[in-house]
Amino acid sequence: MEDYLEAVAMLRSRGKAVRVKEISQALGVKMPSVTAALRKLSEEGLVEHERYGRVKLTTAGDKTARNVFHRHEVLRRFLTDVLDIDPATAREDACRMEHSVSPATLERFSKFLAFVEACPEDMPPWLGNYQRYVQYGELPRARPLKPKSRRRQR
Amino acid sequence: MEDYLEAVAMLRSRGKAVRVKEISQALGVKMPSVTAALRKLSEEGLVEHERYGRVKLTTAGDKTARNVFHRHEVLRRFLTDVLDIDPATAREDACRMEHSVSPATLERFSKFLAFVEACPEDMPPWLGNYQRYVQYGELPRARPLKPKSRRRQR
DNA sequence: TACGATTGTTAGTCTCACAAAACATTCTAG
DNA sequence: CTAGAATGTTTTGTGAGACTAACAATCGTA
Repeated sequence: MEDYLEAVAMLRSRGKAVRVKEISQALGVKMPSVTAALRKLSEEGLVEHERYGRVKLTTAGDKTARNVFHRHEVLRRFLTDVLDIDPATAREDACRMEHSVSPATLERFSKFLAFVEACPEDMPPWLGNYQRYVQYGELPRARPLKPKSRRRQR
Repeated sequence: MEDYLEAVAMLRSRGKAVRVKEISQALGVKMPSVTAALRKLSEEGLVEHERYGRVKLTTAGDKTARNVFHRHEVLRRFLTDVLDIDPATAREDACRMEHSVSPATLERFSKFLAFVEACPEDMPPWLGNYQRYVQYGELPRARPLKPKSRRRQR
């Protein structure tokens, strides 16, 4: 259901007319599924939708949609900016993950992102090292002689 | 379904007798759900289960279970070791996320984890900075004067 | 303005995952 | 060895979410 809300908000923000067909294409489902979803969301007071008409978010619906969108964006940006995942995959994964990540964990993803992006220069050096590792497989400054020491969490 | 497989593997590895009731408790579902799941997994050739009897993984089932467990562990350790999330939350979230993360993305989580754990000493300094940020809200070496410069992804 | 194309809705069905209740089997303690 | 107790299964029902086919409304254009 949240995906439907998010799609409505997304289409509206793009200036597209928010029609059943647009939503169905955006989400890759058939139109009857959209109609059913809109009826449910309408009963919950999150959207307004009159038969054969346009779709509008209520105030409450807009708030929920913003929340979902925020979750999506935090995850998507974490995947692209930190893990260096290609944009298409990141969007798809974020779309699924946004429903399985608890608020507490989302908060940490968000914090990590803020931490990375607060870094003084273009990119924290260690993140560059990570991305080199992904590309070339070289673990930076590894010490092959000293057997790996187990870390301890605070 | 994968959760059921994983639960079977987990119970077995703990030496517990793998019974319907154990599985149901491990997953927080009722026994009929377990019976139904076992019937389906049995049809797929992943478990062996005779009525009123014990549950065993087939070779194929064991392989799948290992795979699921691996996904779970990568995510769980990422959440605890990198994002510094408490173990209980991390386990729950990993359990849900393991079904929404694509193989490509899991690979990156895994790489990031390996990168962190390959670090020479106990913990990479920047990770300590992040965790301090989570705890005390201090962004290290931020430069408030210079407006944030956008990073560019390779 | 009226017909065909597009868009939208309804009705009916499917799958999946779960649960409650009733029934069946196995275990265990007298 | 037998009566509960514990465990397991079947039946039946729910709800979410999707689909197809058939029907309805609206739009665009000749």
